[in-house]
Amino acid sequence: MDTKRLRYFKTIADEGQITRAARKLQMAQPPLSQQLKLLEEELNVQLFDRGKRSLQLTAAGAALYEKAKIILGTIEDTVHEIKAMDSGEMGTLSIGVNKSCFYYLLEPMRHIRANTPNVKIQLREGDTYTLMQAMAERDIEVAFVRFPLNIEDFTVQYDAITLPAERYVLAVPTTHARSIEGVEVQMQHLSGIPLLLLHRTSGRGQYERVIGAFHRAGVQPNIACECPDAAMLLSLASAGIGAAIVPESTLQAFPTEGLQVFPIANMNVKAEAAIVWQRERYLSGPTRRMLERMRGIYGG
Amino acid sequence: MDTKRLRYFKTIADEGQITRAARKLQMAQPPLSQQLKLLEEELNVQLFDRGKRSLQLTAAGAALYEKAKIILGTIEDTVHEIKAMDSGEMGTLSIGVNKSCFYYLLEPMRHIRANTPNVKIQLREGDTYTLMQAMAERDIEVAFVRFPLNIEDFTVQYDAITLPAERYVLAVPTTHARSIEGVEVQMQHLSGIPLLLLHRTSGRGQYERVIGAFHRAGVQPNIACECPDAAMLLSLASAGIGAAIVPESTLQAFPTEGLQVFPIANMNVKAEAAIVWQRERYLSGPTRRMLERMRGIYGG
DNA sequence: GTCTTTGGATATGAAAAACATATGAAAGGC
DNA sequence: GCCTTTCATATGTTTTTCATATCCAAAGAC
Repeated sequence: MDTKRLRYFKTIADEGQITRAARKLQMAQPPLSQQLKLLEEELNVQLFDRGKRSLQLTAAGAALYEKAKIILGTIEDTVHEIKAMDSGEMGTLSIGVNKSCFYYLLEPMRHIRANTPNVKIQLREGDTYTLMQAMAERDIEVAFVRFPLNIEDFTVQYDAITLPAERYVLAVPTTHARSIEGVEVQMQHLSGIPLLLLHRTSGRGQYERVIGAFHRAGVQPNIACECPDAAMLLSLASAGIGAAIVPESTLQAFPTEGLQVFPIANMNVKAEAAIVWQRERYLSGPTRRMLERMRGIYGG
Repeated sequence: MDTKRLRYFKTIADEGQITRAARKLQMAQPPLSQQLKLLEEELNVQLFDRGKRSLQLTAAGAALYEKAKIILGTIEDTVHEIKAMDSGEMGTLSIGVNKSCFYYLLEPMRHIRANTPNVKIQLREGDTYTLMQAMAERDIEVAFVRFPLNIEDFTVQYDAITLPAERYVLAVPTTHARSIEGVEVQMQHLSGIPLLLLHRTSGRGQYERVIGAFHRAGVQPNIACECPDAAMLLSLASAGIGAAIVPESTLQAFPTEGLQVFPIANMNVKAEAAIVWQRERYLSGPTRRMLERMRGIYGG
């Protein structure tokens, strides 16, 4: 049973006449008569009593009419839903995010909530490596991660929006802040302070780059703790365990009570981050919508 | 959105491949590719990620897939239901019946209940005239009524199955039965007995025919009560109000406690009944099924 | 590496379906 | 009685759908 025939049938039943239904359907009357006949033959059922002049639904016709309303309504709703999903007005946005990049996600999330309330956001947290794998397994569509990516699977091509490079800062427990003079801290000064860094396997390239900066400056870092989670890092710092080195934006996404922040004066690496996705993959409407917007903000 | 395209899409999603889906659909691969593309263009949505070799549902595609299962399932169920209705396996049987004909309905109703439990029976009671009108208004499809019909609307043609003509009998209250000698009662004897007859406007022609028989026999009937309802008539009789003249079969459909029945020896009219329906009307499956069966029993 | 296999897209022509125009029959309004 | 309305049928045209042939890319065999 075809949708078209069903729609024809319903219109005829609604109008009570083939001629009027044909007008409504913007077609001539004979083909409509023909299509009705074909539907009846297909179902092997008479749907209308051909009275003298007006048509009258038979029992079977009345039953089909009720069903037709449901079926056609469902189809229409479905088309709307699919189109809405694709336009980004509804659907699900599955994002992977690294806690150290969390700040960059705050604004787009607020925007999505405010403008497209029917869009659900699925968040997944993890380090760069985990998120890239999750993306390969299609658990997430895009990821907010730190560079470099250290991708292993080169069969897949990636697209990215680069987020602004930012300096690393030192988050020092307020109780220990007196030992630092001025508004900046010199790298040389850091050797005396127990440091909290992102875990080697979490940040991947990031860790090596920070350590590299220390070496280039001829400073031996005093690493108190490597931690896989940026929020945890700050929590440890405010607890007085040590001073955390984190990208500046990270401090804007998490509570900084008990912390005092100092730019690191002569540190010559910057933290880089990006929004990354698989190039060949067809992204959901909400995702595409968000990416377009982010591209507008940060440039392609 | 067309049913055919939706079915194609679902098969592709099920099989995960266009080629395999085409085999299952008994068609060549190129047109299937084409139809999928047309569906995507129609919805303005990409439904599959065209990976290197395998297809992968997009978010929109996955949503459509879920809906497609529902829609196609509903359509299939509907087709089955309509066909079942028409074959008489389910649906509704709306019958009008005159109480005096009720006996003839008992067996077909038992048969329908036993063999097609999904068929619902809508009963409507009334005199011949009322039922014929109800039929014209499509409240009922067929009627079990007494002849003659006295139809006023001659623009509609009727078909009928004639039920066996039967004699009238006299139902006498047991308390008064002594006055009758033998197993039969003579018409001449009836003038002394208060009679209960079907109402003039209910039985229509019937009433006149019974009265006519009295006149031909030269007997003046002593009519105690005209009543529109056969069951009521018998109830009155068993209450001792008088002796009821009813078609023989009526006594088999209603309780006869307190009644003794006598054939009326020389009454030369018979009660006639029929199952009647509008010729041009397309009857529901259950109705047609019943009529076929009745025709087999009583002849066409 | 080359060769084979497998799966998808495109091009083109043929078959089938859907449609419009013209026309006829039956029923209701005047 | 005549005109209008409405459904049905007949016939030809347009559109849609399909199959065949071919190409391309990727994956597996060797």
